[in-house]
Amino acid sequence: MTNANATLADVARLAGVSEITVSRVVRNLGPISENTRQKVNSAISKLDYVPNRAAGMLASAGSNLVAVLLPSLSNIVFPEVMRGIAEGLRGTGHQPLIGVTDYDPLQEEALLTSFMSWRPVAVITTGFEHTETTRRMLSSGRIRVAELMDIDSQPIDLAVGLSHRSAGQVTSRHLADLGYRRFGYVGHDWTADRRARLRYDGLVEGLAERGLSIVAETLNPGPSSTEAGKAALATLLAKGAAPDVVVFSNDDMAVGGYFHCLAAGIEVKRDLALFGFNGLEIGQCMPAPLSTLRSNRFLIGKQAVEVLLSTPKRPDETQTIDTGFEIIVGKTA
Amino acid sequence: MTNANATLADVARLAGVSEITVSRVVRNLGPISENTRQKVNSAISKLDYVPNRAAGMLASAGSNLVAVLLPSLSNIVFPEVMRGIAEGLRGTGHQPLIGVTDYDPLQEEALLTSFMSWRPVAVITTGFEHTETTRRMLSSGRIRVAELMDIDSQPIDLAVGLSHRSAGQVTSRHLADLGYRRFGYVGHDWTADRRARLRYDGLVEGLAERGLSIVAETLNPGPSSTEAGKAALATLLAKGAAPDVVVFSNDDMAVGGYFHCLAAGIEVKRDLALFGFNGLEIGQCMPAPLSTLRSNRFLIGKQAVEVLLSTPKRPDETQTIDTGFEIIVGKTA
DNA sequence: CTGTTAGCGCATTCAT
DNA sequence: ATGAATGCGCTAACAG
Repeated sequence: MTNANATLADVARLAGVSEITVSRVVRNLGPISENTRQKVNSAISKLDYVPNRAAGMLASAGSNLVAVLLPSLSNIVFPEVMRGIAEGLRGTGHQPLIGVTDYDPLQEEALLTSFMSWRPVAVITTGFEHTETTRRMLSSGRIRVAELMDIDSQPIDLAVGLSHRSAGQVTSRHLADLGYRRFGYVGHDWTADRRARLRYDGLVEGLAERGLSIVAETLNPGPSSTEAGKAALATLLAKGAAPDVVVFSNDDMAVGGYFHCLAAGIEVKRDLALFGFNGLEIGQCMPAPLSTLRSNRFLIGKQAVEVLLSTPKRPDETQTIDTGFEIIVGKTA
Repeated sequence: MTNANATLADVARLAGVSEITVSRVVRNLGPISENTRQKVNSAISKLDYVPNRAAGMLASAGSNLVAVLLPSLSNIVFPEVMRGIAEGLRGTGHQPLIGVTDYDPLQEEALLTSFMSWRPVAVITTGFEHTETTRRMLSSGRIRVAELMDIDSQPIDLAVGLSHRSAGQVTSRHLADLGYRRFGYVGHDWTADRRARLRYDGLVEGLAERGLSIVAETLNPGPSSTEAGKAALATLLAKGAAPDVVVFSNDDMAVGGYFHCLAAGIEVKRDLALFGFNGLEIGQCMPAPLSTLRSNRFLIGKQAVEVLLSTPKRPDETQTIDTGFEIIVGKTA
């Protein structure tokens, strides 16, 4: 209360001890007599002392910061990854420095530049698409780097996620096994979301194995959303290709597709089957639970942090962790 | 490339100038000859120099950090507020330090304690419910503080949001005007989400004005979710009070309620009307767009930042900004 | 337009 | 179990 910006020295003076002793009490380090500890603690609360991390960091040449670069917060998938990261960080004394790139590598570079000046112990980002500068910043140091969501390329240091190409393949095999033959595809902007593109590629490959192919597709410009999925399915069906199943770029889009079917009087599965990606809660609440693939977003974030913090210095070998996916059978396909 | 941790001194040496000159070039401060600027910049890129913000902050006694405390990231409402905050911060050179409290005042206190050691220029948090310690930390300094979402109490410094009590009142008047008489209520855990409680109180008050009251209610323990809304509506209807309209604690819950109606063969609006709160995208995509109240989440975040940064020192008077709400008529009530 | 001098608040030696 | 001296990397306040 007395002083909004008391320093170690102030506390030391009031407690009648040296600064370093206060520092030790604060950090719970080394042997301190019960007596001094009490004097110090009482001085601390009397002065409302709050340590200055900037000074601490400068003196010890080490931060407790983890830089986190997320493409978006609007897509619920990333908050879930973030929850996993927060869970991994809990109790370690580390703090996340969060930035949102809007799927833009230049934004990512700008944020990273700014974050690097805080000397984070690790950087967590998304995917493998970075600017040259970003790549240099990430590669040059011995700082640990995790690239999340995707494991279809070679990481700088650590990749944690799932194979989206393989997810696409599994989707087509699963649906082909169920007897579907006329595949439609409804997606969103690929240039921003490269993983959606990988799933599409896998889907096409899986179909080719069975001698099948996509009979009609609609790509909605802009990001994925329920509205986009609804509109795009309407557009697709208007083309007249009469698919018996439509694969969506993700669950948000698929839920929109489901709404279109409800509104248009299309009986889902009998008239038209729907398949998504992610396994979001909302899809599983629908009167007909969405058939989809579950990605383990929380786990991706959590695992990444655990690996990063368990080995503070970057190993010579890169590492890839596959968090996998599972088919959710549902009732829409 | 050469050195992952070059300092100002290294750059100065290589460029053949003094440290302060480098510092000025980096910060774009004061008049610098084109010649020196070039020498310095070339040295910087040769060394891959990255400024050390901790040192800068210590020397200048000022950070560019804004502490942001959000209750949750799972509820899409808060990422939207965060987008508003990010938008307000854009181009100002400020960075958010984001923490998630899980609606827990003790978590909030712990995060704030930790954040305060970074000497943020402002703190943005949610609601008026804080621990004594939190309140002391927030009040004592001359640091600016915004409390978001709610304006039904007296803020420490600045409140930005809407009156949830009034939102509840408007809801009951609107529905009463539409002719509804038997009101049901489906909600989620109030102890965590005090604003949902305020809306409920307002709802009851608005009903009382017309001599009406709630005929049946179900509170689902735990946070709001589509699943919770679905389950709770089923429970409510099983009670047999036969409401003609059900007000939900928010849109997530209401969408769940809508799904229950679809699955149970209840024709929405004719058999049972539904009303939400927030105006989320998903609700407006449904075959029958959800009748609800729109809150302006993005604006809340953006406005808060703008006011906070426009007046760096806390004014003597507290200030409250009402971002309002509007009725979305929809087709479910 | 550029440089010199002095810290910012703390933690790491090495003593005692 | 405690303390003294020193410097982390940078910037403010003055010079020139």
